[in-house]
Amino acid sequence: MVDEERQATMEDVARRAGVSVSTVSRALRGLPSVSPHARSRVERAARELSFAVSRSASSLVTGKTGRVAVLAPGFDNAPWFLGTTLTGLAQVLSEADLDLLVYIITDMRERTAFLDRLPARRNADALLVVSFVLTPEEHERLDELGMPVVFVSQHAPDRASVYIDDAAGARQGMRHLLNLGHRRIAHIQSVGASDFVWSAHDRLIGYRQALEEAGLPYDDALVVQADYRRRAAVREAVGHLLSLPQMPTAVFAESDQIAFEVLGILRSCGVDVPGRMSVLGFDDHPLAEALGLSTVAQSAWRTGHAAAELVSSLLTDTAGEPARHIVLPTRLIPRTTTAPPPADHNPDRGLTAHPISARGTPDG
Amino acid sequence: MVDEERQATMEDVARRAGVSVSTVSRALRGLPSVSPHARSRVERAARELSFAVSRSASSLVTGKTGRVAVLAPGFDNAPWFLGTTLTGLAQVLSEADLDLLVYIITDMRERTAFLDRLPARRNADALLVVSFVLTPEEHERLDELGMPVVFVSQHAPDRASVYIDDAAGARQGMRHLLNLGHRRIAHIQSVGASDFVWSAHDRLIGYRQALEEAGLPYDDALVVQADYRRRAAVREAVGHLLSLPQMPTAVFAESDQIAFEVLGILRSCGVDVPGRMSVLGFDDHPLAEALGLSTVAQSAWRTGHAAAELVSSLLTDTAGEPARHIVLPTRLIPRTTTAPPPADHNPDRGLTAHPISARGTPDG
DNA sequence: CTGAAAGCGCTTACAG
DNA sequence: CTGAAAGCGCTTACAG
Repeated sequence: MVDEERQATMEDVARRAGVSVSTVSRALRGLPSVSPHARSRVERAARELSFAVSRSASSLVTGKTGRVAVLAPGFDNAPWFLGTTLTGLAQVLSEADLDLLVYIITDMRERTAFLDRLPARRNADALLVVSFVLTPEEHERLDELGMPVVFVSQHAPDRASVYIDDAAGARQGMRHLLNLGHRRIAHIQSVGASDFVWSAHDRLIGYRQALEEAGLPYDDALVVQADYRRRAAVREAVGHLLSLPQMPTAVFAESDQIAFEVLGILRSCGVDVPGRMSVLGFDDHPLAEALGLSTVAQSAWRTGHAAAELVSSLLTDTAGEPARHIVLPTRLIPRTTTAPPPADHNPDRGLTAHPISARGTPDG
Repeated sequence: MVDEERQATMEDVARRAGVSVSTVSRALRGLPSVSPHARSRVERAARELSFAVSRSASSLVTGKTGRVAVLAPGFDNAPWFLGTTLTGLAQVLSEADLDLLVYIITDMRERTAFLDRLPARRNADALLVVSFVLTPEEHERLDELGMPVVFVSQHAPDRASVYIDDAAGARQGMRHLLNLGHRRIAHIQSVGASDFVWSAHDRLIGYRQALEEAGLPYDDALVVQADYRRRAAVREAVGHLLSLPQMPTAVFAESDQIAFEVLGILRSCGVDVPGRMSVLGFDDHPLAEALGLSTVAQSAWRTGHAAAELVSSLLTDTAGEPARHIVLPTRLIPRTTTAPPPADHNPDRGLTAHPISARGTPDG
């Protein structure tokens, strides 16, 4: 690289603007103690040299890196969720002039390396942990980090976190199905992924609460588990439901991902959705709209957005409460995979009307 | 923050290990010129203090930041693609001990800010541009960056890039449909998104090439465009195809995203897939498997992986050819949305057999 | 194999 | 409002 191509430093800008580096530094950071004349000269020189300040140099003296680190699992999590959350984060962080450093952990080696060396420690001002299940020891390790840590899309007691109320969301979804007249509602949970375990847990709680509210018994046979990454497992779970003495009339899937699998399986064996079986998901996957999946929506973008605002507030007023919790709302989005149960499958209601005429649902 | 909680510096490690900072620096970087005794003392001290080197300080002297920046569009691109590509990138970069700095651009303000200030310039050693359409001026601007730039999931002439051969992939897909016996094959392109424009262009080229190979005429009426984010637009596009004097028997969608929309629309109006209409996608979206969508697969993960390897090789042997191109393969994945055309819709073949019996497809 | 010293490019008291 | 100087935490010749 020739000398003229060397990246401009503050000294270059200072020389060009005819001022000292101190003045350049002050002008570029917008400090008030700079004369308008000096400021405009500096700004012009900086532009002409396409000067960009070296965060390395400034962070060395300020102790602030101007960077926020994100720790996320690689494949456990749905990739769209990661992509969308990062987008939400980036928008807020760029306004706060913070850079985004991403650590995506896909295997055990990387995981121990990260927690051993804590590379974020010296290279970021805060850490966001996005849907990453930590052991208690790992949690403690992060507590020692000496910088703000925010848990995103997961609930961490006594630590700052941003998440949705999974139980409330599940209740919402269940009420929709109950209001349509369903009485035998199955629930499919995903297992195997190390993330989203709180979600699985809390969504099941919501499922049970809604049944209780409605005065319906909890039936173990209606709750099945499957590793959503193994198609055969989901197929078996659905098979279990389809071979019950009394088949459910609706399936509430723990996630859209599973709901899509269920949809595919039901279609392949000719079970009409929603005529014979309603299917409800959770998440509002980017494809849910296109495929008409009724679902309980959460917004990954808003989650990222809120997390970024939390972290940047934690970074500015260091006096703020460090363990703030932000609970984001969920919304039910009815589409075309949920409808009233078929009349002949609804014995305890004794409905004789055609399902269509039962669409006017009572309020929750 | 109390003094004991202050993050350990090399000087702390040196004191604890009873050596000089120079020796700590050398030991930690694995330089050979360190006695085994000193090395082990340093390593222990570093571990005990959970010391992490400050890249800010080291980069100031080496001129290397140890960071690779990624520039990506926020919403234009499919979020799963971003998430998966980043995961592929991260795995390779972490092995090369490079951190990942992510700039996600969602609006014009951020875009001009990025290209004006080029914040990556001083804060990363290389830039990866992921499916981001740049104007010629913006391209030139990046050329001035003075650091390696790699274009990912897009073709940039005379610049290092990693991408798939979209035209070849489209030919693959088309041959599958042709081999099944289809003669009237529609193509739906997406418009509106600023990314993937090369893809759209090249996939159309592949579509035409395959028709030519098969000796079939190109029919303008069979090629429609739609903004995949506007459901109504896709519906109209499908409506156009369904109201043609001679309806196509297959739709080759430019992306799985569109294919899913088409599937939903066809289902909603009772057009049996694949009985009446075959649908083929492109990308192998994470949900394609679950939903049985036949598609031409590309691997976002491998793209990220290859891009990271390219960039890290560019960073180590600076003498390497700077404009290397890596073309990744695509694979046809036949699933359940493609089948032979219905006999009555295939006049030029004069097939009388029932579609089912025609499933034994001729080899390509 | 090891250490003392210079210096990377900034910011920040300090003096004016 | 401005500048000279010190110093942030490292790495790298240089000398031993």
